[in-house]
Parts: sequence; structure tokens; C-alpha cells
Amino acid sequence: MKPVAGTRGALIGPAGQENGYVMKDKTITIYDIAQEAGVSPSTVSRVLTGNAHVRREKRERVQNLIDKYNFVPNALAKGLSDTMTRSLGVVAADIRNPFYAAVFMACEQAAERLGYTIGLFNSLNRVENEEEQIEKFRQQKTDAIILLGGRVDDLVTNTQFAEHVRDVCRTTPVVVTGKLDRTPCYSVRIDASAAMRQLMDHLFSFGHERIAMIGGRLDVTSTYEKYQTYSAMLHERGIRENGEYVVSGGYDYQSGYDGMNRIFALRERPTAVVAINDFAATGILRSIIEHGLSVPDDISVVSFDNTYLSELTIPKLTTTDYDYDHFGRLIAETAIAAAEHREPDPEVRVGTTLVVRESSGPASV
Amino acid sequence: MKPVAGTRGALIGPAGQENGYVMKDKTITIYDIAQEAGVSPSTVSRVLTGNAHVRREKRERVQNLIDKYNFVPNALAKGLSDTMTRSLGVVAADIRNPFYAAVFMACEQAAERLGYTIGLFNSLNRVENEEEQIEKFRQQKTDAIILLGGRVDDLVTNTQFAEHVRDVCRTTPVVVTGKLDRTPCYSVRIDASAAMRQLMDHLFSFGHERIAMIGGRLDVTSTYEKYQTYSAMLHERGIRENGEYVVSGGYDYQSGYDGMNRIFALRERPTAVVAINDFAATGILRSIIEHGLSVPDDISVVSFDNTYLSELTIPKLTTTDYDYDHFGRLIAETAIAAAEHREPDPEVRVGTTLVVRESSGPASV
DNA sequence: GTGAAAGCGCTAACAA
DNA sequence: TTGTTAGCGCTTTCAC
Repeated sequence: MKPVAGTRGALIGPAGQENGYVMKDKTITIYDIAQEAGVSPSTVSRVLTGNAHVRREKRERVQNLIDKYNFVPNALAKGLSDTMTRSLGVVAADIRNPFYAAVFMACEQAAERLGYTIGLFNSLNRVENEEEQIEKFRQQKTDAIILLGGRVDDLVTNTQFAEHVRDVCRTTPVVVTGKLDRTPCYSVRIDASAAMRQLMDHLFSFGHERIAMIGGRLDVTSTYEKYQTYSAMLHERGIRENGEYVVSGGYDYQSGYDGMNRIFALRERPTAVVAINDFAATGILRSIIEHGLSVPDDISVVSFDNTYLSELTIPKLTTTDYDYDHFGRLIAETAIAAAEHREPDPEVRVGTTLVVRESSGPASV
Repeated sequence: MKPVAGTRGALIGPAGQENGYVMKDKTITIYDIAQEAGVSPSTVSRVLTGNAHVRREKRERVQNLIDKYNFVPNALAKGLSDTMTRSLGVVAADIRNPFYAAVFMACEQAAERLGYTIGLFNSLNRVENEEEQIEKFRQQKTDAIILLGGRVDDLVTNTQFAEHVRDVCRTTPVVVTGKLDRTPCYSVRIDASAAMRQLMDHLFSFGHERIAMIGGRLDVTSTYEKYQTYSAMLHERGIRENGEYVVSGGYDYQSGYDGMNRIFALRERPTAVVAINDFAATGILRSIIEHGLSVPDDISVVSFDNTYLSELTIPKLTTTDYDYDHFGRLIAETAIAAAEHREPDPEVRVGTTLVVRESSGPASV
């Protein structure tokens, strides 16, 4: 910040109060306030931070000037002199995904309640970006960094990325919604296995045995865990696992659509399908309709995440919910606790609930 | 930042390289680098910013140390001494809304390309928050502030809010995607009227005359403009406007659903309905299906925004697209140009394109 | 309770 | 080309 009008000196009236359209005002500082109030800058600072007593009379005089000039303390200077910036940085894989959007918002609210500010960068699922964004936050000296999805979802941690994060951890706590092997990160994640169990139990209770699983990549931890559980539960019931019923792919509409079309090419149709998320489920729905069948009468469809999509589809989706507020709060609290050296639980799992809507029903004969 | 280990002095080796799990490393500064490289801090700064020539030999020596220690320049200090922070702040009404998410991402990418960083705060559509978030960015000295939706969408500007923004404008340029009367804000917005025109022309070409408009509040500028155009085009064609066909409400699924149910209560059904956005359209679809009718055979449904929702519904929605990348780029460029005192166009309108999908067809008799 | 002064890490005149 | 120096705006000992 170059001084806009000379060096520290007298304040030149409510600078440009009326003609604000052209000139850029001189930035007001605590020195200006101090001078006009006839006190020292430190006193102004004290009334600002509020962590030291100032004689009432002076305090009011200062406060009045602050209001009068609409004084805004410079967060940069504050962060520079103070130990903490009271800010968190979150790097999200893709904020357009309602899942991440919901988690982010929950974090934001929780952080705000705890007096922290939260900034967001988006990595667009591109790894280079992910590291870049982390670097940006590091430069900005956020007190902690939160990684929502992306690399931290990988089943086997990328070595180079892990190394980078490990380096970051030496100065800034990092919390992830996945896992990052051999790295001192805090992990707050959804119990994918439990979610799958709820879905399977639900389907079993409707008499389903031929169950497909569509979408998702097995090199993604949560997907892998889901698959493991899917497989295990089938075996527990003595149901033979049909390899063709597991169609991996991506996490979007198209993956669901393509995956379901693949299923339709098989000799024997499943009576139910588990979509890797709500997006995939919509694609699956489409494919089924196009094949002239109906949900849930001919085929049941269930999925994960309970994003708003699950209420928009016809039929509405049976899916697993995560209590986003709770999830977000846990993430924010963990980050803040770590930032404040209060050593939070390094590994937290959050539970899930089944939300039954219209897309699931009794197995068709 | 309190010094973590003594004052400026010699660097104590690659501090904690191996046992990074517990100790927080001493923060490295350009002084450390300078000392070890045997140059002055300014030289280090020069190689960092790259805007002054440094003899190759020294430059390399410095660069090596930067790499070796994984030195991260402190953005706070940089912003404090420099004129600009090269950062923008965006306050979005609700990032879960795919429309805002898309715009934000487009802005982010454009800004990044121009060497700027972009931070996001969410106002959750709560006005108090909106002002608070603006304040936060002001404190952080972002070079410009972008307001995506929220108060700036209001048809009649809230006086108090305008006053606040006017005050902000005196130090930081503000660009909005709506309008803010009597305020020196830059405005980059979608031509709502043109969008409606495209939709109506499309419906007219299919022979529709009984056209409803569902969702949206008339005190929101874009909605108001849409309504004006809707009304005008009906009159142009000599079609009597049926007041009952205009059902205002919100911008979500429920508004569409409720609105369409209201329409079904009327004696004469419209043959087409214009939804205020994709969300409302999904609700409308649901209502129509529940009434045993089909889209577009019985009723055509068209909407605005072309968010990904329009491809997920069955049938897929005919809607208006905005070229989000272009839109985002315009916003970012305007903000940056303003920040750099290059006086951008204070009012930009972006065009729209019709995307015809499955939800619209010939008027049923 | 209050002020003086030093320092946070960086940049940019100004000299040399 | 390079180093010296003086800030940027705020917080925080340390005296008083």
C-alpha cells in the first residue's frame, strides 16, 4: 500500500465524503484515529482488539471516530503482526458438485460461529491446481487448510502430493475429508462402508438379491470401501456376486447412464441398482425409462449423498444422508482446534442415515 | 506472526526436515535466504517479483535456496507493502445454486489467467451477511469486490445497503451482476429480456398462445424484466394476457411445484409454461406428471439458465444458455480493469442463446 | 491505564 | 546491478 496522500499526518476531513465517484480516499489508519482522538495508536489498537482495558472516556472517543470515519482495520497488517489470521482455507475438488457445495457451506457457517473466516479455492479436480491452491493459502497464512475431495480421495496416495502436503503440515495444519497416507493430516470423513450397509439392508428387506453397483472408480477410497461392503454383504447372504453387475465409471450423470445401458445388455437384469451418487442415479433413471421400464416397479434405484438432486428426480431418490451441518462443523472444529494447538482427534468418522423416498420398492419377480 | 525462534539471524539448517510431525518450523523469510546467499534482502525480493534484473549468478544462488527451503513468500507482508494484493473477493448469494457456482468458477478461471486470486464468501441470501462479507473483503484489501446476486438483484435498491456499498466504492471497485442504483458500481449482467424473447419466440413458433410464467419475484430486476417482455410479446401478438397465468414465487423446486399446482386449479390450462429457472422447472415437471399429463405432449416447459439440471430431468429442458465462461470472464476482467484504474465499461450486458431440448413441442390442441 | 518503540515480512525509492 | 533504508498498518512488550 503506497500512501495515497502524504505520510502520516493530520486527517483531512471526511475525505471526499460527497463526491465519492472519482477520487480514491486516503486510507485511514489507527494513527489517524489516534491523532484526532488525542491518544496513542496503541490505545486505538486496544479498543479495537478489546483485550486490554482502556479508560471509558477515551474508549468512547476512539469508538466515535471509528464510526465516524467508517474505519476498517487492515487485516493484512493485523495478520502480519499477530500470530494468527483467524482464517481457514478450503480447496474443493469442484464446488459445482452439490455435495461439496453443501459441505463447504456447512464449514463456512461453523467457522464463522467460531470467529474464523473461510476462503475457497477450487481445484477443478486438476491436481496441479490442487497444489497451487494449497500454496496460495500457505502464502496467505491461513491458520489451517481444508482439503475437500480431490487427491485425498485416492485409494493409494500419490507420493509427490503427499510429500508436498507433508511439507505444508510443518507450518499449517491440514484437514482432509479423505485420507493421505504417511502424512500428519487430520481426517474427517464419512463412513462410506456404513452407508453402503444401510442401502444394502434396505434392499435386502425388499427381497432384492440381484443388485448392481454403478459408477465410481475403485481407486477412490470411499468407492473402494463401498464395493468391499457390497461384496461382503452379498457373500454373507450367500448370494453369488455377479462381476458384470459392478460397472465402475465416473461420478456424473453420463457414467450412470452409460453404466446402466451396459447392464441392460446382460442376459439377466438386476432388480435393484446402487448408484455411486445422486448424479449417477439420475443417469441411471434415464436409462431405465428409455428402456421402457419403471422405477421402482421394475427396478429399484438407491444412491449416496442426499443432495438436493434426490428430491428433484422423478421418482425421488432413496439415498443416504450425512447431516451436512454436523459434518461441516466437525471439519471446521478440527481445523480450528489444530490451528490453536488443541490437538483434535486425528481421525473422525461421521455416520449416515438412510432416507427412503420413492425410487426403491419390493423386488419384482 | 510472533517469531517462532529468535529474531532475524542465521538459518538453523533445514529445520525439522525429518521429524515434521510435531514441531512447527521457524518461518523462513527473505532475510534468511538473503543471508545464506550472501546477498541483500532486496535482491531476493527482486528475484521473487522478477521485475528488476539480477545478475544470473546471484539469481541462481537465491533460487536454489528458495527451492531448497521451500520458501513461501508471505502474501500478507507483500500486500501490506505493495499497492495491490492482486486478489478479488466475491460474495455469492448461494453457492449451492448451480447458476452461481458456474459463474463463480468461470470468474475464478478468468481471474487466475490474469494473475489474480479469487476468494469466495457466501451470504446465504441473508442481507446482514452480505454486508459483513463485503466488510471482510475490505479488511483483506482485495483489489475489487464482486457481488453475485443477492441485494443487487433487487428491483428497487435498498437504501441502506446502497449507502454501504457507496462507501466501499470509495476505496474498492465493486462489480455486480445486477444493479445498484445511485452507486458507482460496475454492472455485468445477463440480458434477461432477450432471454425471455427467445423463449417466447420459440413457443410462438410451436403455436403456443396460452403461456404461463411460473416462479420468481417481481421485485427482482431480472424477473421483472422477464415479465415485462413476456407481457409485451403477448400483446404484440394480440394475445390477451391472462393474469392468472403469472404465478410468482421463489426460485426453487417448491415454487415451481406449487405454482404449477395453482395453474392446474384454473378452468383453462395453458399449453406452455415458462419457468423462472431450471429449479422451478423441475418442480413444474413434477406437478405435471402427478396430474397425469406429459411434457411436451400435453404441456411444454421452458426455462432459464441452462444449468446442469436441464440435462438431468426427464424430459431434458429447453432453456436459455449464457456462456458462463464468457460471463465470468467479463466479470473478472471488469473487476480487474477497475482495480487497475483502467476504467472499464460501467455497464455490460451479456447475450443469451436458446438451447432446445426435449421439454418443448407443438401446442396441443 | 497509557505511550513509546520495536517488529511482523516484504517492496521500492534512492544511492552507490 | 546491488545494498541501504524507510515505510506499509497493526500488535505487543516494556516502562511509566
